[in-house]
Amino acid sequence: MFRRGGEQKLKNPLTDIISSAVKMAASDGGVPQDELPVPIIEITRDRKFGDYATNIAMVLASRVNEDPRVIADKLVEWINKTDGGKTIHDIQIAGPGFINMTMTEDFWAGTLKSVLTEGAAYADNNIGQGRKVQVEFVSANPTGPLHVGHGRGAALGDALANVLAASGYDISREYYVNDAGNQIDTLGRSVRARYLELFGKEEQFPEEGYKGEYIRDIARTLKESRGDDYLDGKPESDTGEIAEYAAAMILDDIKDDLEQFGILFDRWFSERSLFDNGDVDRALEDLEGRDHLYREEGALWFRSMSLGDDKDRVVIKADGSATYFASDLAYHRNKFSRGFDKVINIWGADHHGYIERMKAGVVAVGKHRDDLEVILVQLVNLLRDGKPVAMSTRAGEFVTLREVLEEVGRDAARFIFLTRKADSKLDFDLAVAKARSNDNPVFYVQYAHARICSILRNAEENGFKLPSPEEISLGALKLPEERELIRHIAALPDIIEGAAMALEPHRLTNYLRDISTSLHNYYYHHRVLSDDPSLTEARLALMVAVRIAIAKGLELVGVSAPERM
RNA sequence: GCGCCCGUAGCUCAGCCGGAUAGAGCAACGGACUUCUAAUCCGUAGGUCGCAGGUUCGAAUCCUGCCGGGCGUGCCA
Repeated sequence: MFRRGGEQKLKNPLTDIISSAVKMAASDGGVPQDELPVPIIEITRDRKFGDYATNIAMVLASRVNEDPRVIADKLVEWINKTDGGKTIHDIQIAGPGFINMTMTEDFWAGTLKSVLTEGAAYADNNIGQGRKVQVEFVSANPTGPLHVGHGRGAALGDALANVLAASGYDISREYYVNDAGNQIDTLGRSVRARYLELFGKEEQFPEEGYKGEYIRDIARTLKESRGDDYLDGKPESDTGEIAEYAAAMILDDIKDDLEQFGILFDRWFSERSLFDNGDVDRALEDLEGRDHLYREEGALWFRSMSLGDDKDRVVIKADGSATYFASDLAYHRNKFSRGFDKVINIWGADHHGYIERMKAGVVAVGKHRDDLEVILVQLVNLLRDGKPVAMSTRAGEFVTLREVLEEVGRDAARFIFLTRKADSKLDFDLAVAKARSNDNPVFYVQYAHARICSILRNAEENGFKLPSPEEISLGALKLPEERELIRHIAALPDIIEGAAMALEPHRLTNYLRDISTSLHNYYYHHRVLSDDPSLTEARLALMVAVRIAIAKGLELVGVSAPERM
């Protein structure tokens, strides 16, 4: 369903024309007949190679050890016969056997018009065909505030969900709340210790406790609302109640932060609910019934090794308590029981040792290992003017997502988080993110959008009215820069499709930078509004289409498209 | 030790189901504001794609080994 690496196939008419030419040539005996490959058509990186190119002749040639150019000759012959110059204006064989094609003006006018007619939806595709996909992301434990790393995961998950939704998948965004287990217990003990301190009772602070200042804040709030209720009670039950109180409070803040970041989840899934409603027990019984579990040294083990993992994993410890993996098994079983065809988890890179056991778990509950896709997000290096910002998670001091958002704003943060593929570390320079200069890619792109809006406003003020798409005449668009802009507009559907297949939303930010460069260049060298009505009309139409493409791209990465700046 | 990821211009990184002269931003240098927003544009310079083999007509891209960096390898989360 998904293919990493990003296979790109264009959904433009060329695909059909060329595959039918391949078919014709095959039946004619000109090319090998077995299992014809789907032609890969790519946008040329240099206009001197035409608009589009395909290496299909070389692919075919390698199968029969023939000269690619001979095969290309045959294909070109068939292509000319089928198309008859309707969409392809010029076709050339070049280099080792590329077929380079330059499209007709009618073709480009047609694409531009369909963009104007369809609006932003022109860039959507339907590779998903309505299949249900869940994207689970952030899922930070409610034991402390979100930090920058979570922000990156949030930006990635949300943009990925957008891109998949634009590709015809039925998307659900989910946050898994780890509200059970040791960490929550530690949270309770940490807050309790700070609470007792407020009454002058020196309680020994837990060894692995959370040391952040926010723990003291929670303790103070607790004191305000509950007074001395927990002063003389039983540590055991008090800790439990306090933990619940603290976790709820932190989770509220997390929800606020994410909302402020523009991210809305369809569901917040509680880990505890899996224990409370018996899902964990049922999952384990199910696995046991199918011989995926065994008992050894007092613990209950999952046979993950036989399913590709390095070793077997404990699900119930010797002391009778469940490991997190036990609830994770139940959670993933639950996910698939809700009818998702595919489940995508976004995890911090330090969890990569967890992937194999989780996939083993997915197989054990009866799904395919690829029904679970895990995307690892590398760390964020927070810098200011090129120098690292001091952080120490051990002492509980770190820069929170909220602080970053307050300083640089949501648009800059989201865009910068998506400028790199998930797999590589990201330098996030606060000074650059805040700068209103061309160091900062967000403003560069947003400025391009605002500039177009400015032109459109001026056009309106001067009484220019754009006719309906069918009536617009685009014949005046003759400049190479104009062709370049249309090529960029036409590329967006393929960028989105490729990003969806490869699960790489960062392709969108690269694209936005490229099309914005073309726009700025065009803007600087040519005027849209002039005394020539037909020229103005055509150029205005072009601007509207560029605006649609940029706004669409920004929307998918979750960044606003301002009309003025 | 074993496993995974990364190593491309001075810096940060794209490109990677093999394909034409390896791209962009920043930094450097030189230019452009009487014109729809200069948060902009144009130009110059910058490369043994970590190293060594292999597969191929063709390798930054695939395979093997090595070097360097990160992470993982808990009855922790």
